[in-house]
Amino acid sequence: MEDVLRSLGFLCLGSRLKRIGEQLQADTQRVLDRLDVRIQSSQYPLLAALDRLGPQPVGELARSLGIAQPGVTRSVSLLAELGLVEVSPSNDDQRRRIVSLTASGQHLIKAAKRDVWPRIENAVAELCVDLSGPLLDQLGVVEDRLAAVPLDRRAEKALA
Amino acid sequence: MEDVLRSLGFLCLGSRLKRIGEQLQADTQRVLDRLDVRIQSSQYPLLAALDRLGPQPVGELARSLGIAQPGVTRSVSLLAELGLVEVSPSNDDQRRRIVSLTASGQHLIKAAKRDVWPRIENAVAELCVDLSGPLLDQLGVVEDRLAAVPLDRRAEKALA
DNA sequence: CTTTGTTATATATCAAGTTATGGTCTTTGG
DNA sequence: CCAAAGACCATAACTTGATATATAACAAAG
Repeated sequence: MEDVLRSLGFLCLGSRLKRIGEQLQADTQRVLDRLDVRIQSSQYPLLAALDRLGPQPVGELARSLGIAQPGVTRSVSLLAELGLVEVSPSNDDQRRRIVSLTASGQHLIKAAKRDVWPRIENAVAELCVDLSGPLLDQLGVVEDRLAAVPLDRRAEKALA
Repeated sequence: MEDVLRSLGFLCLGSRLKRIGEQLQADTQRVLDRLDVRIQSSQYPLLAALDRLGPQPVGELARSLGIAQPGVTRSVSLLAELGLVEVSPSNDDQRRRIVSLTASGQHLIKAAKRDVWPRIENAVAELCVDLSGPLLDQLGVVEDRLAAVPLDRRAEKALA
């Protein structure tokens, strides 16, 4: 079975990066599911941004995360419904809406930092250990390693 | 402006790979647009697979491309509407639907191979030249380079 | 003060991936 | 030889990114 994206090399690097990223996110989701946390893995960067930077307006979050503003608006609505973030108008500029973590959101972050993130970080670090050489080669090795042992299994093993 | 994904390192590698991949695809799309080709950059891998491997059933294509089967079904429908691929039943197995390039599809691939792909490949190769060291570092450099000169501008320059 | 332009956010729509499920066709085991 | 299991594909619903556009608030100029 030829892996066409791999064969095409630089030409399809974008598709290939996306494919690996999606694989990693799906595996990460599986780790989170098993640990009884109810949100999607893709929401964590936003929560982490609020945790690192403190309350932020929507546009600022978009720039910090490197995604477009409507994506932030949507995620914020979702997380607000779950009670993890809250939105308040800015005092000095009524156009801005300042997003911040609720107590529940802070609690979730704290639990994630303690129980989940280290596990994921270790698993990904293990996935990337001893990589060297050109980018395409490293990506190939990462793909091979993921195919051999998916990230969620690596996270489990690290637990033991 | 702190780049949160970058700061989080291994923890958000999946999101980060996806983000870079999407950036590359969007820039690639801009190169294609300028050259008056009407399909999305993300459809090229499927066409390239058919070109490399010859007519293939849907499931085989999915495996070759490393995506799920429904994604292939949708892309094939789209490309069939554009007249670039066609679908015919398999002789020996009525469940299979064999996808192949039409004359128009072959023509498009030929033109792309001649006019567009080398340009994109060169631009991406230039983007990745002289990279070394750990994966995260290389990704950081790629992001910096993309921010400084987007891929479509690199493709233009290569033309001149 | 009003008008005009800009900035911040929300909404709508599209794109392309995913999982889950169902309908045929094929294969296989009793 | 037929019924159950499996394989292949299509469809539906969801996710999460994108762009385009509308609305509302601010800023500056006449």
